[in-house]
Amino acid sequence: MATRDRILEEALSLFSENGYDGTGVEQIAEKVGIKAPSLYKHFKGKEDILNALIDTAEARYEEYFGSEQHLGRLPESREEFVRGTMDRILFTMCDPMIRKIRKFLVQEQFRNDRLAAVTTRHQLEGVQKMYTRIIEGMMEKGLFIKDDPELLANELTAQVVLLIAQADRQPQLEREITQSIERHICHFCDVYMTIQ
Amino acid sequence: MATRDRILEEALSLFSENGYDGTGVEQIAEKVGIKAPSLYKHFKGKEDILNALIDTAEARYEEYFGSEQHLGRLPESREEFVRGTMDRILFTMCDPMIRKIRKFLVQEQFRNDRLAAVTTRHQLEGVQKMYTRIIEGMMEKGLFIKDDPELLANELTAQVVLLIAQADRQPQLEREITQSIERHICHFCDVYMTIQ
DNA sequence: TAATAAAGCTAAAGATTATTAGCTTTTCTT
DNA sequence: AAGAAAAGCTAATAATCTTTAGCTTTATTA
Repeated sequence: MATRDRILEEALSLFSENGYDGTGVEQIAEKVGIKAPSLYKHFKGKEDILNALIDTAEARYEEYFGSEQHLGRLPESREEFVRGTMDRILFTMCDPMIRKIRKFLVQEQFRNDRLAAVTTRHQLEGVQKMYTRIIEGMMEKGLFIKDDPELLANELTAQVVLLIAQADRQPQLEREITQSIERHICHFCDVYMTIQ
Repeated sequence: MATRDRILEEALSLFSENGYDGTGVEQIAEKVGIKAPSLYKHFKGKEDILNALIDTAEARYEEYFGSEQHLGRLPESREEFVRGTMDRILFTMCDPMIRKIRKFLVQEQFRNDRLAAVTTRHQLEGVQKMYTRIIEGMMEKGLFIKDDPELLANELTAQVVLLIAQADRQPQLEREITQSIERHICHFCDVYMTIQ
């Protein structure tokens, strides 16, 4: 892989574990397998690496939530909806890259306005818009009771986001957290889906 | 105020703004109005200040969620419930000390297991347990429909916690966020409260 | 009031940090 | 294959950061 990408990769790993200020350029270089001054052939400085990583986070966001395609077709039953939702959650929760971006953003969200905005987009807007569309579509098909799809999407996703964040900081509780998520989703369906 | 407490006060302010690694002992000392080496008359080192702050965070938690008294009496109507809940939220959102603890914890949650546990207690367990009891009591009075009070409490609080976190990083959006919270609470009441 | 303890100060050590300068090796292009 | 560009290295600078040593001032206590 190109060195520039390797640097970003290792920087993201280290930033997500120890934070930006807790990570030295020497550490990054060592993980990449080069010496610290060589980093400066690829980036102007440490902050330049940070900004490139924010670009990465934004690109990942666009890739994941920007297009409609990854939505797939709408679920046709409660079981399909629950399974699809759980699959997405487990993927998001476990995928190493996504996990690192999440931990990185949560720690650096106060550093500047851009990081704050990207964090909100990742943590709230993306998932919420996506589920607003899914629930809206399923309402039209009569699978959900008539209500404001945006409010319902928020009810569904808020708790999931919060529990995933907990799993990030207490991975030893992952099993119980996954169960909590499943319980929450089932309860959500009990309340808002029509009986079939 | 005793210097030791002043140090903790200013350290919390700085840590909540710039993070632990982003804050120098010299900065803390300057805010307190002493020179950096004088800090060491009160604390063994920088990490000792951090640990004392975690103690503070735990103490605040106990003070706020440990006793039953701050619950007050149970709301007797939907209006009372909404008003009480909004008051609590606005207080939590705006109180400077609580805000600082929240921002501090969110940034340092990955530093060690103790910080991770304290963050979960502040962010999840405290509010959830509190609202589980409130909703449980109101269910017995017939104000809420019969359901699992813990699940309902989680539905209610998760989104609030998430939106408060957003207000912490994007304070310029506070007005809209407050409105989102209110809309969420009203919807929650629409769905789960009995008609009176 | 005299003695003691606590809390402040200056100066400095010692470690770590990000970054630059200058040189060498590797890689690419023609 | 020759020349140029890219990417690596070593050595060093300059700033910063935490912490210690030793001294002075302030506050407490007997």
